[in-house]
Amino acid sequence: MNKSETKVLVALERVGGFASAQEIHRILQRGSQSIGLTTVYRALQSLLNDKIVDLLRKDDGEAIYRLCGETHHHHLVCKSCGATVEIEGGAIEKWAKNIATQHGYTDIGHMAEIFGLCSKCST
Amino acid sequence: MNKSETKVLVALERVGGFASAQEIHRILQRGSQSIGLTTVYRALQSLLNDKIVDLLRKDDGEAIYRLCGETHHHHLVCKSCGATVEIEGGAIEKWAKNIATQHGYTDIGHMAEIFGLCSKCST
DNA sequence: TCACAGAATGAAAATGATTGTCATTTTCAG
DNA sequence: CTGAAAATGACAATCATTTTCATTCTGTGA
Ligand SMILES: [Zn+2]
Ligand SMILES: [Zn+2]
Ligand SMILES: [Zn+2]
Ligand SMILES: [Zn+2]
Repeated sequence: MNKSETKVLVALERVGGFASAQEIHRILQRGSQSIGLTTVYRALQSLLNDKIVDLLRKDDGEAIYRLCGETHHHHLVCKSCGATVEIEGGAIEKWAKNIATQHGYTDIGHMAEIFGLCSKCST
Repeated sequence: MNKSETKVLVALERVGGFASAQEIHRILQRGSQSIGLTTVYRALQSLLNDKIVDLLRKDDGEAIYRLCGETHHHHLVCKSCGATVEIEGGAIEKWAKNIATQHGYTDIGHMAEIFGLCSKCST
């Protein structure tokens, strides 16, 4: 765990959720923790190897990272106004794990979101 | 459904699984169905909108597409080789509906995917 | 303390998928 | 047939990510 990796971790902590490499870089530039973009990528690569961060992909394919072990949750989002509710996913966690092990898959992750119209927007 | 979209669909049928835009383009170039790369991307975009194809992401972020079955389902995907299993989502459908109505949301949809390492890749 | 090998760093260039532009061609309703 | 609108594709632009490579740091043995 070298100095750059620590800086990236601190940035991710501050963010508290997902962030792309570029966002992390921007954040660090702003403060006094300046660090090169290349190094951000290298640090993330290394943190991934050590399973200290998670990687997901946005819809457009950009990679986003977050600290592992942050509380995992899902979203219920209004299609019209964007109002969002955070969901504890107990049931779905089990579902994912069951299905995956049933098919011999390991190192399992999942994504789930629910869309709809909130009460305000559905009048 | 215009001519290019049809060509792309035919190519996807021949492939029988996932293919990237570039692969589809290469395949069509080979045969007598030549078509521009830009047009392949446009056709895929359009087919996505109409939910005629599915989009997934390889590990490196590249988009891959395939024909979508007509029934609603979810995917269990290998992060490494892309091997995919289609999942009947009974449990998750109920979960989504419950959560959403609990919060007063209507007109509900959802997304869910499970990813992991398939048995071959998890050595 | 000094010298030096190897690791770490980052600026700049390279890569590669995807998207934007725009002039040209095709389609088709009137 | 004719003009408007849609479709097409060559090419340029964008943007995340990776490579390169010269430079700077760091620790270790003399
Ligand atoms: Zn709403
Ligand atoms: Zn979950
Ligand atoms: Zn696999
Ligand atoms: Zn479902």
